[in-house]
Amino acid sequence: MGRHSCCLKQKLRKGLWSPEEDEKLFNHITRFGVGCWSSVPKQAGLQRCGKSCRLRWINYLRPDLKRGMFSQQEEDLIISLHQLLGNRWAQIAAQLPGRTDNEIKNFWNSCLKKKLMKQGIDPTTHKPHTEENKTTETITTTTTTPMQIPSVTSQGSSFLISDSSYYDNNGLSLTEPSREIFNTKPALDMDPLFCYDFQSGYNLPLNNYQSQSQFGLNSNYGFTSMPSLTNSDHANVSVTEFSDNNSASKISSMFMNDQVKESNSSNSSNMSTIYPSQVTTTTMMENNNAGFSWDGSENKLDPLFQFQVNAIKSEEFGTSSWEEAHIQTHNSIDFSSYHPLTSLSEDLTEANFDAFHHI
DNA sequence: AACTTTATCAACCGCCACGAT
DNA sequence: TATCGTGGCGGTTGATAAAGT
Repeated sequence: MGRHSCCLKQKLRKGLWSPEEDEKLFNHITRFGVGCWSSVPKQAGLQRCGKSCRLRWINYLRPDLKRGMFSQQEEDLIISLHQLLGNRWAQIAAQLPGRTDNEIKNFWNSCLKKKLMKQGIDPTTHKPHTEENKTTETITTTTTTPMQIPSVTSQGSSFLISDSSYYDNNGLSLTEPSREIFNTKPALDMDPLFCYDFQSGYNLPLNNYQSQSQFGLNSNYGFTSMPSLTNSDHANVSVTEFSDNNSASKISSMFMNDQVKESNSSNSSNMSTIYPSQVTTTTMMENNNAGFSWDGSENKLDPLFQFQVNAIKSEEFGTSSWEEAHIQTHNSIDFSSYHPLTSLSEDLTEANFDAFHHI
């Protein structure tokens, strides 16, 4: 019990990852995808256990990770979700595109918890921390504090579409074909607790909207859960690199394979689409900048990636369906190969919605 | 400037669930 | 059915940076 067999092997490195290790892992995953984590270290030439590789990929190397501070909106969402779900960080993270459970957990423990306590709210119960509450738990409080969320009411498997600009009476998309797929998913596949906010790009707790009587009034709320992407029907996504003047200078070319370099060097335009073994990389940077950067001063990798989802490609190509978008972008990196990464798949689906929002 | 305390966060640990055998 | 290997999750630790004295 306890330690995995892979961790019992000798000579396995522990602790912080070096840039070289990151490079090896990143290259391996982008080329071959994720199959069996336990075999990754050997194949990638790493002295790490598979579990460690998985964690490093999920929490740090994954191209779709969002960086930087949590926004106020994210903060509020985490608090709401925590009230609903408790310490189920993975589930909470699934509602915040680009954020990892570890990141959210750290943020909660180091920041939000204290913030709530300062406001007199018990971070566990999310109820005001008053003497009254300590003595009489039976009182059903409707007291609202800035962070207070009304209690959850069960909604079963309701499937709510309220964005009238996109859906007809049958709840089918009028203007955006990709959304039809979401609508035609059985309601049982949907997460009844959340609805998707097209404005923010987040899945938000349903009770928030109910309590605020926003359904039907605000056209930003579309639905709710994503099509569950299985191994075989994951959205293909491309990786778009971008940079500003500052970050470009920090970019290392260490993750650039020969194909990328060759392709990039032959294309002097600002936007070029290149096709390494499995990756479609659209670069907006100068020629030898690819992958992500290693910021030596901060000892941190700074992924300069952003997913360019097929929905966008579909728009570019003038295709009319999700499936066509898949076909037309078959050269792009297929993250379906990362099938163990359920959170990633969820992130991707949300990234798709985010893309819809920006179209 | 030196030392201590506090905050942050990457990574590890231990456990559980699940599928394969 | 039992065992094993693996992925996944939440709790915790430890290194480092930042702030305070």
